[in-house]
Amino acid sequence: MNPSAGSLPSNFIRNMIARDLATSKHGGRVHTRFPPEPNGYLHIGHAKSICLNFGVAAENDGSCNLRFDDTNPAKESQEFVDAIKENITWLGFHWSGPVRFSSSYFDQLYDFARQLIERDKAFVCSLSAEQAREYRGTLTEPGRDSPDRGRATADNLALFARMKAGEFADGSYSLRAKIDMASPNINMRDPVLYRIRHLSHHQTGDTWCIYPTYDYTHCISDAIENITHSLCTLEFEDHRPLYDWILANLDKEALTAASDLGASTDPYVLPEQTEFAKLKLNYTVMGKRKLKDMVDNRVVTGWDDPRMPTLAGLRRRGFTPTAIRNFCESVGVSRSDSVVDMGMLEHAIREDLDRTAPRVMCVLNPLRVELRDFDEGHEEVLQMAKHPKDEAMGRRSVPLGREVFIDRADFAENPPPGFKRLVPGGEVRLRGAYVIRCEEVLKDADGTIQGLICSVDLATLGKRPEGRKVKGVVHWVSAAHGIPVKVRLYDRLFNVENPEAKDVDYLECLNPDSLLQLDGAIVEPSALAQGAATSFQFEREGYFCLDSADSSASIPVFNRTITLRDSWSA
RNA sequence: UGGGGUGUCGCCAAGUGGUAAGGCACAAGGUUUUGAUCCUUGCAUGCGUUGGUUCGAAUCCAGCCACCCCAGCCA
Repeated sequence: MNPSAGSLPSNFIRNMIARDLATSKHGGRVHTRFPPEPNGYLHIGHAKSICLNFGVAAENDGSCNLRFDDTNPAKESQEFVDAIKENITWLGFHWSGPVRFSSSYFDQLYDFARQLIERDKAFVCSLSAEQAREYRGTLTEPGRDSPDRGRATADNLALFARMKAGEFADGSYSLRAKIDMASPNINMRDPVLYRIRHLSHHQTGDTWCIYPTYDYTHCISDAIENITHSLCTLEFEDHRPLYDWILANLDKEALTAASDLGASTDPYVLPEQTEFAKLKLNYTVMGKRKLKDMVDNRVVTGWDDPRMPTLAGLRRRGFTPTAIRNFCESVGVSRSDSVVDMGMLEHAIREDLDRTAPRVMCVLNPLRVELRDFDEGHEEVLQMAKHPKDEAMGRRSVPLGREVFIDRADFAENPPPGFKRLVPGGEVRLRGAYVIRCEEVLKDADGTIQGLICSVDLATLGKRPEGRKVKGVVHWVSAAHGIPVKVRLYDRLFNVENPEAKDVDYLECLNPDSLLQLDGAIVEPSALAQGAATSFQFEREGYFCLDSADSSASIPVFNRTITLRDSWSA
C-alpha cells in the first residue's frame, strides 16, 4: 500500500479497498472508472466522484478509466464529450489508457445478449411501453409475466436479429431479461436490456438502431475493462442485484476472454458495485435538468456562468483545481444523505488563494483624495511585496501621485461604532505608504461627497507615526496611474438553503443580487502588467480573477471569486 | 402500505465492545501597515429513540421514530 495512505482520513471505501488488498481479492489490483454520460456539463458533484475514483486508484498504485456511458444517443453529444475530458484534465487527473466509450462495446454487448437468450435468460417482448408499465405492477403489488415471456429461443434470436437489422419501429419490441416479475425489487421485474431507437449516435453514427440500457451495459463494460471497484451513487443501490445477475448469468470464460486483460487476469474476479452519497451543497442546485433550464432561459449567461456550480463556472469564477480537490477531500465519502455547507467550499478556495494569489490594490468604488503635501507633479514608485508571507513571490512597483482613489466605504462623516477607517480630522494609513489625515471634505451642491483633501505625514513611510497609533489601513490607487476596469461581484445564486426542496420553485428563490457589476473600479498597474498572474487578492476586498471570456486589453473584467473573511460587522 | 438505505456537535465526518478524532462555522484572546492570514483557547457526560445483553455499548440484540431512493424502452 502507498505509505501516505495511512495518513489519509479513513472512509468506508478506503477501508474496503484496504481489506480487498489485504486479501488479494483482485490479485492486488485496484482499477476504478469515472463513467459520465455525455449529456451535460460536469458540476461540483461530479468532482467528488472524480476525486474519489481517480484518488483511490492513485493512492493504491491502481488505475482509473474514463468511460463515457453513451447508451442513449437521444441526449448525448460530442460537445459534452469534449467538455468533460477538458474538465477532468483541468482538475489534474489522468485517465488510464485511451478514453473509453460504452458504445465501443456494442458488438460485444450484442453477442452477450444473444448468449442470454440462448441460456433462456432473455426474451424479445412486444409489449408497448405503456403496457409494460401496467404489467410491471406497483411498489406493493407484484407484476405479471409478459405474454411473450415463453417465446422459443430460436424465435427470440431471430426477432432480436431483426430488431438489429432495423426491421421494426421504435418501441415495437424490446429485449428483456427473464428474472422475476414478482420481485419486491422492481428493477428485477424483467428489466429492458435493449430498445429500438432509430437514432444517429455521436460515436457510432447509424450503425445501430438498437441501444442497450444502462443496467445491461454498465456491468459488462466494467467487466470488459477489468474494473475492480465500481463506485456509483446511492440511487443505484437497488440496481446492484441486477448488475450482479447479468454478470452471473453470462459465461464467465467468455467474459474473461472479452476483457482487456483477457486470460491473463488471475484470478478473474467480477467487478463489484459500491454506492456512496452524492454531494449536495446548500444555496445551489445540482440537478442537470435545472442547470440546463437556467442556461436555456438565460437566468445565467451559460454553462460557464461564474455563478454556476459547474466546473466550467467555478473555473471561470476563479476556483482552482487544488481548492476543488481539497474541498472534495474535506467533505469525505459516506453513505448518509448530507448537504454540505457552501462555507466549506468557500474555505477551500480562500485557503488556496491566500497561499498563491499575489496581492494587488483595486478600488471598487473610488473616492478622489488630494494629498496636499505633495507637489502637483509628484510621483514616486513604492516597492511592495506581492505576498505578505511568501518572499519568493517578489515585489511589485506601485506608483503614487498627488491624487489617489480610496474606496467610498473607507470614509465616513458619521462613522458607526468601531469604525477604523477615515473620518473627518482622523488619520489612516495608505497601505504600504504614508499616514494621511482628512483635513477637508469636498461636497457638491447636493451634499454628495466629491472628494477629500488630506495632509500627509511624510515621516511615516515604512515607519510608525510618532506618539500615536493609527489603527486603520486603507487600500488606494494612484489616480494618474490606475487602470479603469470592470469588476463583477458575485454572490450565491439562490437565497434559500435548499432551492431543490419539493415544495419550492427554485426559480422563485433566485438571488436578485447574485451579480453586481461595477464599471468604475480602478486597479493598480501591476495587475495588468506583462506576465502578471490572472488571479489576485485585491487587498481588503477578496480574491479576483480576470474573466476568461469578457475581458479585453481595453476593458479588463475581473470576477470576484470570493470575499475575504470579514469578522467586522458594521 | 412492498423493497432497499441512512440517522454521531449548527454543517461535513472519523469511530466496528474499553469509556466521543478532525475540518467548516461560531465565540473569546494574541500577533498584524489587509477588520485578511497566522497563533491560542472554548465549543457532544453524549452518538434518532426506548428497552435489552455486558464489568463496560455510538459500536451487539429487539422494538419504535424520522428522513432518502425505487413503479423510464433515462443514467
